[in-house]
Amino acid sequence: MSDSVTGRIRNAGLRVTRGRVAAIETLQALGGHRTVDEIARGLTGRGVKVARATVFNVLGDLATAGLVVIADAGPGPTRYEVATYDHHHFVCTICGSITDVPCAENGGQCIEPAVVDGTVSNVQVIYRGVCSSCEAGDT
Amino acid sequence: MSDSVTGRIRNAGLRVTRGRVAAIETLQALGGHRTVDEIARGLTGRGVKVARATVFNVLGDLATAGLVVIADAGPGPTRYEVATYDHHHFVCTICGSITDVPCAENGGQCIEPAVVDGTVSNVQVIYRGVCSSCEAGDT
DNA sequence: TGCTAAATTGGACTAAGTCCAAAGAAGCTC
DNA sequence: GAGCTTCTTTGGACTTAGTCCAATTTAGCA
Ligand SMILES: [Mn+2]
Ligand SMILES: [Mn+2]
Ligand SMILES: [Zn+2]
Ligand SMILES: [Zn+2]
Repeated sequence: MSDSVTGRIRNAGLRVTRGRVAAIETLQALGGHRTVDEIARGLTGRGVKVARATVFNVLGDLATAGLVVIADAGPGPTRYEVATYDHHHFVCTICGSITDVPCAENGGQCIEPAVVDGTVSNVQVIYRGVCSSCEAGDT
Repeated sequence: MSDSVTGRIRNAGLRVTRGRVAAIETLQALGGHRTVDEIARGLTGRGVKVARATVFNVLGDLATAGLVVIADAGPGPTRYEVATYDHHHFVCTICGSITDVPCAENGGQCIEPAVVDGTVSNVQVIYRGVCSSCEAGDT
């Protein structure tokens, strides 16, 4: 039940490999919502050599295990972030920035349960608009 | 103020071209949430010859004009649908099916306004889970 | 240490989408 | 309708995102 990166990977039932440890550490260090290629570059920067296909594999595995999360923001490459608290995203349609939006702002649910023909296990919300920086006219 | 496809395109301030008219008609006829390549095949099937790059252009333009809508469902190619009433989507994580979820089920807002650093102009919700057909064990 | 299942490798491959300069068409105005 | 301007289409090359696979390496266990 370790809380270290190694421990979290093992707890998730995954083998501890160089790539998995380094991917989480790199994603953590980079912060934010990152593409596979950004993470791959981050790994290279840290002197960790892993094949591109492996970075795809590793992030897919970590996502399945719930250690990282796909921060979907519409078109473009898939973006990952380290799993933390439950939140949604605000995407600026001008500069493309992605910022976190806490899910239950005032202690309640941010969204009503929907009536669907099946069972919902996860709800993802994307707020789109113009970020304050772009509103301020920042080029 | 015509309600025909031609009229709607013109009303939107766009030039009426063969490709634009045919794209809307094809998307309408196909129904559901379609990729550019599905629409391109639909066009070919109707005997309308348009370059693939044009199908991308046309759908982008129609989306900007609000005549079609991007039905985002996570990874994979962008999917379009003809603009109708406001709704969200339920995506089956097993079979990949996408079904509509009415936005304001009981007359209210389905989602609370979020506190973001900027101005939200659009909110998109993706419900993920298992559709009833997959729950029933359909292969 | 040795074994076995799981993971990585790298290179080829596919899919999704962009870009561009040249050619064509839509919507004016007269 | 002719002429003009601007927008749109074209098709082929190109880029980006991601998958696939057979050979090799490694993690975890006994
Ligand atoms: Mn986030
Ligand atoms: Mn829909
Ligand atoms: Zn912005
Ligand atoms: Zn299903």
